[in-house]
Amino acid sequence: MSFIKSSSSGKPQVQKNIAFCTLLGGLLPDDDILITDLFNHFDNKVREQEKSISREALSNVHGDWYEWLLAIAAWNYTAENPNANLALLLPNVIQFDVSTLYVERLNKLIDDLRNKVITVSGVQLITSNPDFVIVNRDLVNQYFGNIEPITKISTTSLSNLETMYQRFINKCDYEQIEGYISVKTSLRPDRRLQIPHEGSLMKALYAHLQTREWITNPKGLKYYAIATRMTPPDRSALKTVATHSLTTVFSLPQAAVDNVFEVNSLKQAKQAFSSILV
Amino acid sequence: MSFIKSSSSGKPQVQKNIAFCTLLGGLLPDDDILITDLFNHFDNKVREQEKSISREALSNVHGDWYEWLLAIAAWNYTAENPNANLALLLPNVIQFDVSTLYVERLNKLIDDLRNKVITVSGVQLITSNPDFVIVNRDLVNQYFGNIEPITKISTTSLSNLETMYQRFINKCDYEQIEGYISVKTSLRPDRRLQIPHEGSLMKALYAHLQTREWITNPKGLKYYAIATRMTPPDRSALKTVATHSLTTVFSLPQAAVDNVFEVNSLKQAKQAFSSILV
DNA sequence: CCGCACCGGTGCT
DNA sequence: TAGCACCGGTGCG
Repeated sequence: MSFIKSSSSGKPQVQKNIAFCTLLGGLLPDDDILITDLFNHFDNKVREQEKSISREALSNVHGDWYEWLLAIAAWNYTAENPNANLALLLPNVIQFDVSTLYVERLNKLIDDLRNKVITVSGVQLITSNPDFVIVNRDLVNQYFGNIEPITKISTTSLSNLETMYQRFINKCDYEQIEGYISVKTSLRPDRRLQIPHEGSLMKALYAHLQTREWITNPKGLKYYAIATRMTPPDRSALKTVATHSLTTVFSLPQAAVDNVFEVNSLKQAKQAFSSILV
Repeated sequence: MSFIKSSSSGKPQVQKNIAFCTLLGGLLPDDDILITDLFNHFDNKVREQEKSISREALSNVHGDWYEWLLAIAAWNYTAENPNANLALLLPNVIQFDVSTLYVERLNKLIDDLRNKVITVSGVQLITSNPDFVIVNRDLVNQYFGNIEPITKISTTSLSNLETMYQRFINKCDYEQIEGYISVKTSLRPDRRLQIPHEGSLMKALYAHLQTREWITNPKGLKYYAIATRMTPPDRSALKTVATHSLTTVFSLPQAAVDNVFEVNSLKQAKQAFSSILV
């Protein structure tokens, strides 16, 4: 099946989801297959169909492909482990404001803060949406029946994964959003800093809720990063301090990113999720 | 003169500095020339010499070209305005630790903080180096004689600009580093967030020095961003809060980036620097 | 059509 | 050699 379509301007365009399902043949790759090898192979197939596809188009596509593979791996891990939390894909920040996952009481506190800082100082609270939110399993059990593993990969199953978060809008109490995950196929010294920014801001908001709700010993919001390759400098940079914790007298300095994982196969994905989803 | 050389692996490579000087003919472009147009034109010239040069290579090159144009514009602005501060190019974080610009007393306080957070929490204080540091004019006057405008652009003048910061190592007291500037030819919603991260971290360090030195009304560290194009969402995202200021009781929420400028010509550069360099 | 968030190939030290 | 910091062309809602 063809996964190249003509855009409105007539330029050939890769349809990510159709390409993904077609090239995988509807099945998950073997546990030990290197994801980087897999994507290289897929790139060749894409260019066999349409050689004018640019490297940047493939970059764009790899991002979603990697997120989808991990989304399926996470889902299946949760399906197989009754106590595991659930990691859900999130859309971009224009389409969805993550803080609306919280129950209205908390959501309103974040709104208050947003309004306060903009009025008082003309300042914003902006970051890109994290790739995944981790939702507590007890909450998941309230809103899903049995979680069935995904074995057939189709555009419908992808679309399900991508809209699943909607079931949790206004449903999460303070400790029911366990954390977030940022996912990148590759890192660069500049690009990787987007992750601590995101982690810092989400944790500062969490700290704000803590203060407003007079919570004394919160379990903490977790922030994770996953990439097909993690060098020591990558790990080090991601462990940068969440700056709000530097000036908060009550608490120890806290990392913007709690833990990082090199995931270049589904086997490594399982290992990572066994740590991330508890 | 040729500005393409063969790398060790035999691949043709653009020599940024030689290309820049050659293509400019050693002279600054007219005040109203659009920098994006200029670079487009230069790209064509580069590819006339060597058509295998990749788009990513040109991306890399544009970054330094833009920084150099602005470095010259900033230098000349300071040369022509006796009260203006000076903006100096900085090398990357491996080559130079920005905090060593501070006098040893302050530098040591930052070192202490670094050691404390790593020992106590295993956490780092990492960001990429800002593109420019802004040094107070009084200090500049101590270490330079008359500042002469740059009119001839050569590899030597570029190299001078790039090493000028060395004169200020261990020379800056608390209020003599006025701020930093981050410079990008173009932004993306993900890439632009590197800037608030950098701004946040530098401001948190400044706040730490303030606390340790018992300074009551500091004038504040400024962080600026410059790009050839700034959309409203860009401006908004860059005005994100420096997270440490959210949880500091004493102070108002503070933006990670104080002001942003669209600079796509030397004329606009002058306007920007007339605001940035006071 | 714009905004989001994607990332891989660089010149240089 | 590896690490830094560069950015422009995307698929999609």
